[in-house]
Amino acid sequence: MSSRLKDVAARAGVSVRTVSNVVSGTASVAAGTRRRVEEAIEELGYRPNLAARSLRAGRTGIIGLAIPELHSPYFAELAGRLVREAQRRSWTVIIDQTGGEAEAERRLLAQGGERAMDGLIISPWALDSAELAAAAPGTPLVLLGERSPHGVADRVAVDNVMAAREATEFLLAQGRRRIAAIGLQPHLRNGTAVLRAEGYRGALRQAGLEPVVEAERAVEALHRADGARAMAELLDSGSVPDAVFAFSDELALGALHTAHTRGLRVPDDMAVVGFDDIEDGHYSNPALTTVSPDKQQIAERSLQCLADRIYSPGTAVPPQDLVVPHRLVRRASA
Amino acid sequence: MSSRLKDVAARAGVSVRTVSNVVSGTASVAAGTRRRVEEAIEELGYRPNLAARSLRAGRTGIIGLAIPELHSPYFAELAGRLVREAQRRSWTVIIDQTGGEAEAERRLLAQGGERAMDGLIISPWALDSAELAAAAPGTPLVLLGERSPHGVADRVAVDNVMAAREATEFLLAQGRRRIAAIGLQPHLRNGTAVLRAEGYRGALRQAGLEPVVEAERAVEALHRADGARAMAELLDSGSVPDAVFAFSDELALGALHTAHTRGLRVPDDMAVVGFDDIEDGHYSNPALTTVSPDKQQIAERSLQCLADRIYSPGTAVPPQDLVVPHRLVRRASA
DNA sequence: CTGAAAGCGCTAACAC
DNA sequence: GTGTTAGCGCTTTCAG
Repeated sequence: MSSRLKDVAARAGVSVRTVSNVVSGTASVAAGTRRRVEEAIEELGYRPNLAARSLRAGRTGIIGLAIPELHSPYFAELAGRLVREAQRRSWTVIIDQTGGEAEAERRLLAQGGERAMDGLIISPWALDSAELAAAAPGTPLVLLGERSPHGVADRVAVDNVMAAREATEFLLAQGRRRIAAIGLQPHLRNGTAVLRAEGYRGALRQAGLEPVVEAERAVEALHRADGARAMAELLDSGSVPDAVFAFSDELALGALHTAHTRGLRVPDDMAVVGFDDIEDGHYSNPALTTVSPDKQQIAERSLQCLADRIYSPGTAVPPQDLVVPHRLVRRASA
Repeated sequence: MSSRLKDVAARAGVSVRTVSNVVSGTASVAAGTRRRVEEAIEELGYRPNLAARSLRAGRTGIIGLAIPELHSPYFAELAGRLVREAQRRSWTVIIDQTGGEAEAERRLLAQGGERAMDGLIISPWALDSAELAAAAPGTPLVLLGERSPHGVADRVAVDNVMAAREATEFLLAQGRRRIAAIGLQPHLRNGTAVLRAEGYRGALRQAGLEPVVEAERAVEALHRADGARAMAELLDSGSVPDAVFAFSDELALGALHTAHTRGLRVPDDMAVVGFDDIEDGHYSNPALTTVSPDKQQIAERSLQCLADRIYSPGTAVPPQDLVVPHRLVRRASA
């Protein structure tokens, strides 16, 4: 069997208290004692038992992150930043890919309820707010990008309506008039697409243009293939737009591909604006103009929300609705 | 604060023992008592504390799975099966994407050492066997696909030499004589590519052909793009092969793409065989002939190895080297 | 600076 | 079929 604190103490000829101090570095220990303890730890190959520590502390030091898919560049980049920030706070992150499925989202919440995790960050696609809130009472929860009613959980997101409006206004300012939108997702609970469509339409109306249904293309998922398909539909529809606002960079890159294949010149014949500012967009041909959410702030503030609730469970702060900044990054595609 | 077993017991007017029995279903409980307890659980919103249960049981019920990348179809399919099999055994799986990096592989092993996980399944790309064995003594470890010296850990893999030999022999039997290989990875510790190259060369020699260096293409990673690039190099090299054995299906699909683009007809001008039998290969154009490792068996036997060591830690069975079956799936590409 | 001991929430051996 | 209780390995309060 493996060695415990008590074994190390016996070997070093000190009490468990002292060994614990050496391991955790909490209190100060005399140099000689410390050395003896460290030797004993080395010789016995002692490793602290995390389960015991969790039980004692009432915390596991683990937080759960539920995102639809890790292979999507936006979520991969965001997850990367969240993991790095979590490490700074000495938290371990368990990443759960939900595939946008309700069952997977529920599973993570259930584990949260069993205190397997100190907090959850979830990008909900399938579950509605009511179910989210009911599933893990007592476990700090941060929602990413979902339009949730107040009172459910902390929420961190950009102002999707405003961001979409700015992207569309940018295209209008360049004299574009037939601006299509790619990325509606009527089949999902996720309200992000709804908000971006709202901003897009608002900008058009303000410019005296009436949104037309044919210019708004729904997609199954937010991948390149969906964007490529949507663009093909637009081009085949007869009324070719002079600009496209895609609700994600992946969609935009797919659309760019189709435009290129069909012989359209971007941005001369058609301008393209995306959303997310993923790494690929820097290197695409042409480089992609896009709405850039401040991912670092999303990561930092999400963890700050969790930390506030984990370390001060008594303080009943009402759920916050944090809006992180975004900016329009102008590159060659528009 | 949340409720404990004791609170439920007080509310239902029974002892903690009885509540524990109801929750775990271990012993039989009188119907009336059970109902009262269940009501109390419901009213108090009781959820068992996993940390306490783990401490008591000496197990966490969590196993770690470290794979290089989840977005690679082969690993995604394998991970899917492993997760499903683990669920059947009431284990939770923590998936760690290592990106093939040593640091990430070490991190998971360290957590294993702290008993955060009952066992580890790792597909090692960066760490060598010595480091793997030293990092988490006492934690059951299963290695996937690595050529490890005996005595280190259980290993589960197909017979890579034999499988590669059969694939090459299949091409030879069709009269192909200029057979190229795509997928050498001299920069990685991972020995899989070495073994497949060995089988490939063995088959050639047995047919009286001497392997030529120019026909063996090294790749950075095992993705479609690498396969496409390698095929382009082959075609540009002057000596165009009449068959290609790719060490992964993704490489093969990339190669297929390049061949198609360059106007070569597959399988008429060139036959292509892959390795892995991923879903995409069923639907590629032409459908891909490939070596199909029995993924279900890899999953089942890996977990069986873990189970044996987790539930019978006393029995010091020497590390096993399990060879799972494979078969050549003949489709249109060869 | 160090020792003794309580207790985190749960399970199961030992009573009855 | 149910109650009582020791103890999993750790941290930390209380003494010294």
